[in-house]
Amino acid sequence: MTTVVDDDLWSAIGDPTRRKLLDLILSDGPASASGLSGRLPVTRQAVAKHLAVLDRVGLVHVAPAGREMRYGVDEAQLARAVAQLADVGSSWDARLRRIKKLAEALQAASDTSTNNDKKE
Amino acid sequence: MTTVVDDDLWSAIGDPTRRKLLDLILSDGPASASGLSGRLPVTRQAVAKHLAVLDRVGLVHVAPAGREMRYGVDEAQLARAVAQLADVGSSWDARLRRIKKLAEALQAASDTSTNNDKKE
DNA sequence: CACTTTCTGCAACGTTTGGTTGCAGATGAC
DNA sequence: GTCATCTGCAACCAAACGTTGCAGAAAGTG
Repeated sequence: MTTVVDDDLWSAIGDPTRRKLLDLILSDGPASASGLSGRLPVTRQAVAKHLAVLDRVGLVHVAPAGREMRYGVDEAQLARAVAQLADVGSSWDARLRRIKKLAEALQAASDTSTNNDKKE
Repeated sequence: MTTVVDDDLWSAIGDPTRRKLLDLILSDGPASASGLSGRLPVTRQAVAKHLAVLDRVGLVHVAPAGREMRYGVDEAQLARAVAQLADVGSSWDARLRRIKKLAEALQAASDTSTNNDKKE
């Protein structure tokens, strides 16, 4: 268990601009760097660099279309990223639950063993 | 729905060192910067900076204990972070599922209309 | 064909962030 | 009192995110 997280993949989706980029491509289909930059508060070059990062970790793939470079999401890789999010989330969630349970147990123990100071 | 993600919170847990830090504190309880740096491949100062970041977004809280500064996780805030992970994950997951379903539908349509070229 | 538009890629530069080393101060242990 | 250790601050380096500027290539239009 505790599937080891891929730090490269994680930090790729850790950047807010890259997350928005993935959102845009996911909702409207493959697009070019210029087209995407028009819908984000960053320049075309910044978008191009982010797409290069996403491409390096396999989250998007690029295909030439006329004079454009059209980027689309790699569904399998994004699915892996989603799995990692769920994995870390559930791991922390489990620990939080365990801590809470332990705290309740301690509380109960102190209540039963010494029913003295605390009124009620 | 589509709870807006808190970029500060997200980027706080986006760093691999900070994630390990949270893991360590979660599993072994509150600890000092010096103690934590002994279990990570970074210096005490780097750990201190990361703890400051985590403290700024409320993921940990600090309490003086003797001459130490002891850091513990804020369970409510970590729970919120986990919820955001789950939120983004399920959003992407839903879109991937929709895309896949659409692709299958198109495939089926082309199969029924022209049952010719592809041999099974 | 020539001209303009609009894509792209590359280079230089500035700022923030993650990391280091070095040093001074404060506090617990002996 | 002395020593060990934990803390905080400052300087410095490298990588990442963002910008501007410029040159080249491909599509559209006269």
